Amino acid sequence: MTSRAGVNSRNPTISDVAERAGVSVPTVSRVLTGAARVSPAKREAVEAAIAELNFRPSAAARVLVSRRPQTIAVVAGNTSRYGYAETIRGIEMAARAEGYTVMITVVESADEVEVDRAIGATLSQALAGVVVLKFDPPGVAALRRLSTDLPVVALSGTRETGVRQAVLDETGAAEELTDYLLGLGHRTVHHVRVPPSRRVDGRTTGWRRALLKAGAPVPPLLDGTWAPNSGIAIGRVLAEDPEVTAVFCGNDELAMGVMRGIADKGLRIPADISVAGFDDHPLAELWSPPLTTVEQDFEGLGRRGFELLLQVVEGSGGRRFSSELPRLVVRESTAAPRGRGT
Amino acid sequence: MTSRAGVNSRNPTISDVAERAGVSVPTVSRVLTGAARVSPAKREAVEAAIAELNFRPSAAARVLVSRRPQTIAVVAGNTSRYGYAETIRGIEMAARAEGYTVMITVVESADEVEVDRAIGATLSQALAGVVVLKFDPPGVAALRRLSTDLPVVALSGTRETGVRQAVLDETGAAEELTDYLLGLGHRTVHHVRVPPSRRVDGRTTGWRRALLKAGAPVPPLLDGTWAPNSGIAIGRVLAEDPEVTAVFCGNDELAMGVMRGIADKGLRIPADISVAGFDDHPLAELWSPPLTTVEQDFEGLGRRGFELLLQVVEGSGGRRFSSELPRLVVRESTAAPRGRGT
DNA sequence: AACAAACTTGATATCGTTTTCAGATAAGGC
DNA sequence: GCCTTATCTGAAAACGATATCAAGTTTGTT
Repeated sequence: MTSRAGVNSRNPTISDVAERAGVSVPTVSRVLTGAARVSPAKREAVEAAIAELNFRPSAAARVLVSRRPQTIAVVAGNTSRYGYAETIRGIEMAARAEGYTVMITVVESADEVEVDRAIGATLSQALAGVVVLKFDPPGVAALRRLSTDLPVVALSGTRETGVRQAVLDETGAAEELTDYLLGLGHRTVHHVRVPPSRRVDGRTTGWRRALLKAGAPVPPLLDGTWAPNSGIAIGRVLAEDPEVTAVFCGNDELAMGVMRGIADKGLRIPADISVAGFDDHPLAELWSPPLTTVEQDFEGLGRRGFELLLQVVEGSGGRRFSSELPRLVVRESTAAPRGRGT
Repeated sequence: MTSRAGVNSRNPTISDVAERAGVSVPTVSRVLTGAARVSPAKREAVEAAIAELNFRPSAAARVLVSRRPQTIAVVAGNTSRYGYAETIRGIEMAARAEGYTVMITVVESADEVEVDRAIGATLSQALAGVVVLKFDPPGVAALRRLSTDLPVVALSGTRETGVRQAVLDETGAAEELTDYLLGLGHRTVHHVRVPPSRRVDGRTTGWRRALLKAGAPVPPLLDGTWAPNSGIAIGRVLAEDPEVTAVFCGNDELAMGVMRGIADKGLRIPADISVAGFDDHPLAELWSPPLTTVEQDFEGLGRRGFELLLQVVEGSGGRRFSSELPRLVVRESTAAPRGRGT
């Protein structure tokens, strides 16, 4: 009884279904799309034929004539780092729930030629829209190269005009975190930043704003990379400077590296130096000591980004911005200063 | 001079290009595909027209008639956990280098109906093939539901017949790791496993094999989850059993949780208990103490999977398996036993 | 110079759907 | 019962590319 694909036949088409159900092709199409009414008898016959043949409409043929693509593209500079991966997951879940299919495009360099090559194949797909992770220079470059006649939503940590975007307000969160550290009694807070997406980044801006607001000295910026162990060397340097009592790192991985570098020099955290991260990585709470950080809802960012895109696609206009303030999570890696610096 | 998309025109089509270049549509197609020779004069005219109009061939129209899709789908139970994300990255990079576009499909449950719903939209795309991450029950279920007339490659940790697959030989690596721990002088090794993809999983099998080979007692299995902090409770339980001197955890995150649980009970690692993980997570080397683990080349797994798929797609038959042995990485979380158990 | 072979080129068919339009049938109003 | 309106249905066109095939043009050989 189990029906089986014909011996050597290709995938069944809508006309196979029509023939089997004894109706015309457009009638099958109407059943598929629900675009118009079909008599109950024919509808049942069509549905039976579809099931028997295990028929799936060809998305390519469908989009060609309907001009309503059900695919979106995600353009990102990276797919596997924590924040990126979670954001993509949020987009994918929201998209899948709405019947959209998701295409991934990685852009590794910010060079214009490279970017065009990376997004070329993707842009020749029929797309309903694009979500760009504007977290880094490649993301920023990709956004700039995206043609304007395609709905585009950018996801990032800093609000910016001219683009429809969903935002996790890093600036505000970094300011809050720095306020908290100053409030513990630290004279100032050092900052190790991750590679910024543009000349300025929100985490650094918020940090500086809090220092200025409090009249605290603004120490020179330290630059980490995306590799967690780049923090080790920086931690060692910081450990040797007796002025350093609190360090705010651009992300949790970097903070973990910095903590190791500090520990390598025999200093204790938080007794000698407080260290805070950013993102609330799943391992932050397991670290020793557990890491004070800022919880960012990346998955929610992805969802909000897709929803924003969908509003454009469906023509319902909608808001151009969607912003959210990450939440400070205080753990044991930060404390009031004692013994050092003060 | 900069050309601009026509005032209110849609995307340019191949016939816009043909008209502008003063040639026929098939000639433009020949320039695009390189399928046949075109005189230099016309080729130049066509290329100029393409550039001026900023023309991109429609992938949908192209695949409809050519029947050579340039898209692959990745089906996975998860996209953001370390091993998954890295594997997907490897697939994406290899695919992009070959001009293939990548579609992501997440399958959250192993339930047949759920699986079909998740992969439905994807399977109606024109696909060259599918790569399935067979790391967990949803992945296994998805693989089973994939129609056989589509090229499919499975990625996993255990070799299995009947499917074309790329493998990271977890069984062998787990055996090697357990051998190493026994070689340090531990009477036996306890194992905390991550949720297995099927009834048996490679890491557990390799662990048991090593114990039996050495004539060591096989302690009862402990079950962790994918959440790193599920290890904490397990670590506390293990700490209270004086027989426990070495623990092998199914992945690094779980090991970190277990270590915390053990530390919570006042025991030291590795002095009192040795702990080893699996995967070589980027943070494993930063952990205190740095974690002994097994380095898995997930990105390479993804690449190999895509290459295997490509061989099928291009009809060059090729091998059905591609296997690789992960590499033991000894760090400071493991040492010879002393004081306890022996 | 004549013929064959090779190379270019365009007209037309084709892929698998949805859309448009018009015809057929059924239902409703007088 | 006749005309209008509403409901279903199918024929044909359309989407934007490649594939096929035959005609036209060169080139090469004798």
